[in-house]
Amino acid sequence: MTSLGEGEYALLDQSWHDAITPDAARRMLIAAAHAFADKGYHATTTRDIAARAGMSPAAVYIHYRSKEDLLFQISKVGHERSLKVLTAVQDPDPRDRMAKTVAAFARWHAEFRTTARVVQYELGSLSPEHHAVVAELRRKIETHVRQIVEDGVKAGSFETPDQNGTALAVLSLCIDVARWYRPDGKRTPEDIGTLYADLALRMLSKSV
Amino acid sequence: MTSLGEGEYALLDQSWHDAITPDAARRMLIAAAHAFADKGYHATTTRDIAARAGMSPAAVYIHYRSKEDLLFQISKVGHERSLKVLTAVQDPDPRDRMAKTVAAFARWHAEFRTTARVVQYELGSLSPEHHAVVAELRRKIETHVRQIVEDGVKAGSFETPDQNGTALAVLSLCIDVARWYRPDGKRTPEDIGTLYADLALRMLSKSV
DNA sequence: GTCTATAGCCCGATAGAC
DNA sequence: GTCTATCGGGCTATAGAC
Repeated sequence: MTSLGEGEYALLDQSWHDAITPDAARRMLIAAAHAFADKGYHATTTRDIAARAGMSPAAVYIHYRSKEDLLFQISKVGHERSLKVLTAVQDPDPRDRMAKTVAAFARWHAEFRTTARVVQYELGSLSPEHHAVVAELRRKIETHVRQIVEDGVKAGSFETPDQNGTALAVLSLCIDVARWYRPDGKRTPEDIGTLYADLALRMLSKSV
Repeated sequence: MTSLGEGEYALLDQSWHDAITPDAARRMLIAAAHAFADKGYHATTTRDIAARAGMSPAAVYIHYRSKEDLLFQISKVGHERSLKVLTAVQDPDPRDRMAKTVAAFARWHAEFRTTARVVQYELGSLSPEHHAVVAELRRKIETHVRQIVEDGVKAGSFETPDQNGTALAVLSLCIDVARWYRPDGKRTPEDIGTLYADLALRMLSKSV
């Protein structure tokens, strides 16, 4: 017995399928991701996680060294996926590249809100060694968005008084979707992506 | 002995001075706000709070019913202050009103990052009754920003395909400052306010 | 109003049977 | 690989002296 509907499990199972095996380890990780996203890492007990995965508390330690190791796996794979969402966009035009990138990144933070919340809000619960690993991934994400802004300014497509500040703001806007998005709200993840792509282009527009 | 410099205490003491008395209660609350902002509510122990305030663990319960009550006081006063920052802005021109409002709200989330982090990221740790109180304050904050957008569109100053969505994005942008801002970074709270006011106006600009 | 001491509970992690 | 049982420790909150 679990506290999730079959649909939700199926969706998440799909998204973690290639990253985590065997099956029991993946079930445990998905249970942990939901618990961490719902209540936060420190408010979640290993008993919560085990109960959600339909196993005994001791089963956690068959596949993971510790509760923190479980957090690290979620955070690492989550960061890798969100980075891949960015780098998958390939478009020669800076405006189109920015629009597609922002749409995809904002959409990801809504669609995979559970993982995104753990990725964005539980960094401080990682061990120093594990934090260093995801910090490197975060640096790549920031650099990637800065580069798109820089390319657009050089190509004459964008105009801004502060390139890095605006790149930071665009990233920040997308990331914060994980905080406020609710699956039962009016806007779909795709709606949010479309709106945010427009807003990002306005933020970098040449005419104000 | 505390883990904060005198300057930091003086600043925060100033900001909580009229809201919380007596002195020991205020010291405890400031210690709790810093601990909650640094490590999160659930990772913070009453021993942490007491140690930061330079008192014994039992002293927490002289002025507060529970650890959660301490969180509620911080969250309630913090929400009230951030709402006041918004409503203090009075300007007849919609563009100027929006610019000043965003500058002040973004700046507040940087300048009072400690309180802001508790306000924005510990809602889920409040009891249902206490959560309802701050939820009402949050509704007022959202409504206030929506109203400025609506006024600007009616006056012909703003143009947007989605009024509520853009109002939400502007709020979200300001709130997320509490997540990424570091006092030792390059940008001052005032810099951030200035940049964000410009970005908000671009997001609502008539010419794209 | 503040302290020391501790009750009572729950946590993360492990031992050992199957 | 999964279970039941449990250890050792840290947690919130309270009792009672001063």
